[in-house]
Amino acid sequence: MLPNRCHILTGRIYPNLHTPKSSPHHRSTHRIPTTRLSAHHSPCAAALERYNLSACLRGVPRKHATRRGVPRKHATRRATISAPKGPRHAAIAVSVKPNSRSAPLSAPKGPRHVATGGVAAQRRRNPWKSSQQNKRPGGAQDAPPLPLHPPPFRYYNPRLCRKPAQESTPMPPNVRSAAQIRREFLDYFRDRGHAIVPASPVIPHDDPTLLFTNAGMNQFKDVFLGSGTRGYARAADSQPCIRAGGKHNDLDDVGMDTYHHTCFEMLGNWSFGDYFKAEAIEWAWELLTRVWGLDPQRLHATYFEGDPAQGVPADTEARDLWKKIAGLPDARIHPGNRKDNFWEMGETGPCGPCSEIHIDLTPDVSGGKLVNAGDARVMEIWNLVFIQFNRNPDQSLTPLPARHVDTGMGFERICSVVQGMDHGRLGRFSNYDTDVFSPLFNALRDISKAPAYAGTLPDPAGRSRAESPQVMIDVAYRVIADHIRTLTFAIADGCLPDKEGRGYVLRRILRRAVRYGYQYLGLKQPFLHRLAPTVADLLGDAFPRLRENPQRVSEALREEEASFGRTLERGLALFEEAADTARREHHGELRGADAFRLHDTFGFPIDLTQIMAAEHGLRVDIGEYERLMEQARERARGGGRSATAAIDAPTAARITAFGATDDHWKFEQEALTARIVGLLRADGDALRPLDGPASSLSSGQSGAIVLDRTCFYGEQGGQVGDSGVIRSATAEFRVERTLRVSDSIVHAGTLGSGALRTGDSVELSVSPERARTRSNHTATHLLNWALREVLGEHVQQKGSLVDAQRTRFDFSNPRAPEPAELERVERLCNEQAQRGLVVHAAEAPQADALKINGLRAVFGEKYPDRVRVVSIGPSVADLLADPAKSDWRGYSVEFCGGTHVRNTREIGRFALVSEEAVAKGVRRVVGLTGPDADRADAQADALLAQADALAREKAPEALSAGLSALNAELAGAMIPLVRRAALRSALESLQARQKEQSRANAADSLAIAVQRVDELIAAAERFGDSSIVVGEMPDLPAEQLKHAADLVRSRCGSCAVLFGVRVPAGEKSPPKAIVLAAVSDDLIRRGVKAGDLVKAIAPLVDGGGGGPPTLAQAGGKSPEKLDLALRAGRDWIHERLAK
RNA sequence: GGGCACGUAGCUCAGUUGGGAGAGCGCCGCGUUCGCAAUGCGGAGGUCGUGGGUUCAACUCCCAUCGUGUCCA
Repeated sequence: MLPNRCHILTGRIYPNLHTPKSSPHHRSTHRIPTTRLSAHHSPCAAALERYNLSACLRGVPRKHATRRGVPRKHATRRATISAPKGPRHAAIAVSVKPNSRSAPLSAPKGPRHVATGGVAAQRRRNPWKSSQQNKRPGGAQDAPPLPLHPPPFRYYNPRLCRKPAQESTPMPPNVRSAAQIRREFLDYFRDRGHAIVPASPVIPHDDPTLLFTNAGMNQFKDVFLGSGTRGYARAADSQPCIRAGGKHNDLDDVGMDTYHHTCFEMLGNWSFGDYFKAEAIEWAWELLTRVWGLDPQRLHATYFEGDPAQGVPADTEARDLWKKIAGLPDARIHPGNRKDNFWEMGETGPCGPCSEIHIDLTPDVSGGKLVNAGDARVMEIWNLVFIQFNRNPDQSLTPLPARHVDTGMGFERICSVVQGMDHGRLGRFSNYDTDVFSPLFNALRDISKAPAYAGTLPDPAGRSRAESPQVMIDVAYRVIADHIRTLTFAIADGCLPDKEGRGYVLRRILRRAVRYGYQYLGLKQPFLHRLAPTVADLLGDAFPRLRENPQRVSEALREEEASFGRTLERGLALFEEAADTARREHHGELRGADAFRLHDTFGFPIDLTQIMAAEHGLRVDIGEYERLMEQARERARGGGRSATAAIDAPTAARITAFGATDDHWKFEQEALTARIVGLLRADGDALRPLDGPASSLSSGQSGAIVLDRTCFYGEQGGQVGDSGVIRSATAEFRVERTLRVSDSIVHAGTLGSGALRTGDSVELSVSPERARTRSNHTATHLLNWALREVLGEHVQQKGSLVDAQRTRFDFSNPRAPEPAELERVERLCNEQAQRGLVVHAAEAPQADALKINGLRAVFGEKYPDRVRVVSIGPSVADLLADPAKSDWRGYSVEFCGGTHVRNTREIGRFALVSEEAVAKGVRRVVGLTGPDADRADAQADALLAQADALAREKAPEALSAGLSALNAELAGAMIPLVRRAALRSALESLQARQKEQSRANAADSLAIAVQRVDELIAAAERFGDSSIVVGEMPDLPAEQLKHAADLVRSRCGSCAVLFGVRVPAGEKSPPKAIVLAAVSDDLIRRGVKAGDLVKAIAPLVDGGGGGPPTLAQAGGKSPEKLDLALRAGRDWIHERLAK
């Protein structure tokens, strides 16, 4: 791990005048690292010389030298810099290492460590590895004996120069491109009567059971299930699939080998009740052997061997067809078990045997034994599924009347086979060697300037072992190329990185990619968004939707990268520390607490931490991590509990049993007559039902009432429940909260007087606060509409809270809105309010209402079949009559069950008073309406007036005090955001003035101090060559006193200084004494230490103090004894000097 | 709603038993140079987010608050 504090030899970067003009370096990089070292740092120089680097020592500037007791002329030779973290880190890094990712030149603290500077430097080159792992033969630790003089400069080392970026090798003319292979597949099946269908999105928006589209057949699921039909019986396509998270999770393997991907294309052809096994086999065989020309000798087929226990026969039909059609000998037709060769969609439903085609890539075609053995040399290329049964709930199978074919062939694999063959490198040509990936590698290399992809692989046996730099670079290439494909497809299909569900998978994928780039390719700035266009170029012809909005994809990536980048560095530092601890104290196991903290505070997904740990040869204590995670969840739940009503399940059941409350009155009426159907009493925080028909609530008791009907609004949809009063002839019940328990409305509160019993008839009266709530709720709708108007379509409601005081609205937005944007939002809301729009509300069938252009519904919310539509402006009938009309976007239309004003004019003024982040990608704004907004304005006026008054204030103390007060007031004030900015700038100019004043004051007091110092020096006592300067100083800030003491030291050379100050009583503070001592170095060596001095005399003024030998300070509460103390101090100095 | 991390010079960041606010880059001036780059010397720039408290003494410890990030609900 990096030492917190170390000596660093910072390389200054020189342009290299000695580089030949022809060198690729000359143009592309004018940065050649050079190091110049002073002779006594030559150990380090020797180490650096290995890299033909030189560096220039930057050191302590001389101006600070004397202070630290360093003779001025030696000052520059010791540089103390803390381990840098920022971009500077990166800037220096470039200088160090041929393929360098990071790391400044550094040596641990202390001169004797300088000799190991080379080790440190080398180690820092890859801060991801422990020093052990980073050592390599012939490393700097074995540096030769040191030369007496610095080695001659060498500006440039050919070994370190990168070769010019190579143009991607053009494909030999006889090699088929990926695009061609895809086209040939589709053409082949088009010629055989297949409809070529567009691929479905990789995000299955309408299938919540599926995280991502993970097979070509996903879009035909309904056909196989019999619930859907298509206008064709044969189809073929190429379907991008994502396998990450969920059942098929290849995420962890990506990059480690050449064939796992989170994103791949699946070529497929289908028969829906049309052709069956014979055609499927024939065409597959023909395409592979005739069209693509694969060697038939290398192809093997498998068929289902049967499972008597499950009552499934062997698929001898397929076996015989392989013999007949392909002429395969028995030796190359292999029976397979249920796992490999029987396909089922789910627990029940369509299923059937499948038959796979494998290719033997061994050089001598000897791989027959390796079919289905998990050996990369013999791999499956095509799976033909024959859907002919239905699995019934009792596990029995019934033959299907319509039999289907579903095939899938991995596009990247077949490309590697075909292109490998064309290149004459069959079996040695991986998925990543194809032109599916090579353009991405080239783009990545252009961006990163990293060494080229070399195709090396980590040792499969030792996943938890540190690998060589090139291996990790290659892993990074593969991971990034794979992940950017996934991310581009997913984002283009409308899924954004997020904190849950699919979005969270994407976020994890992105963070993995970023981290690999950061650590192994030196990509410290967002880079993925620059790769997205390459993906679109590569695949846009086959998947046009990648071309639809490439800016949006890039922008989403960039935002997400940038936000992760901010925490990445801090997180990496913490990880380093944790890894160190793990090695030292926990037998190579990273503490769960550290893993949790990385996740919790820095947003490092656990799988990322695990990978990083593995790279360090460490494990993660996952059990403890889970435990802590659970604890955190527990805590968070506990925190939220008080906000929700404590109604447990049994109580809720009882409430429901009282029957549904008819509450349609809530929209129109504030008063109503009703009958009590149930009572509950409060039991601590919880509500408990009162039993029996004779149950009653008595005076002073808290509880709740359930009525047959009500005009109270039960808390729902972000709007708080109403408060108010329920009266009977004899009793009065104050309703504090109104809750909703399924269809029952629960009026919770306290009985003020009398008694209530079930069956009583009561009068309801809703608190007039309701009007404010209505106003705020309508304003919320306007706000929701205006935010989308101003910020864009991506604004989604993420929650809201409307009560009588304010409207609080959470919405998705990647960054904080600009002040100008907020101002526009506020203005739009006010304009709509002033237009006096009528607020319409009506129920409508959900399906019809959803068609309304510009309608807002909360994403993920479940709405009933009939929904209440609240429209501000046009009537709901008009909306439904012509739902697609573009005008509707100019109005707020929402699904909403809440209460609203009749006309927007009732809202009055609307003001946004705050804007903040509440979670990643979610902002929260708070707005006020009507009188509350006016009050906010008034408060802003008042504060501005105060600021004006302060601006005229002349007295420095008053200005400073007033400024503090105003600042504090502004922080807590609820005033319109727009005006807050104005206030801030007013305060800033005041602050600037105050600064000016205090600077003037400081200059004044320094002048006073200087004068007094002159007097004291004149009166100083001589003791040998030394002066003893003792005396009282005027009441100056402590800082000025210290400067004064310094002044004495610089004037007198060898001296001991002792100042005393009487501080008069302040407003709140009693009078006090200060003593301050300063001693020159030579006298310190003679035992006169400032700290000791003030410690000795502080008790004399009834105080205490201390400090370092050069300068110390003490205080006491008896200024009248100061003379005594100064005399004692003088004696003390004499005593010491006399020794 | 509940946690955690961060806030120090224009920028990026150091600053541990509490004892004179620092570095790099950038900026300004002077020197070296035909000039540029580079380099040497000097300089300006800080209410240590804000407000309270503890202390002789607070960037440092405590409390509150604001801002940013992040996780959970």
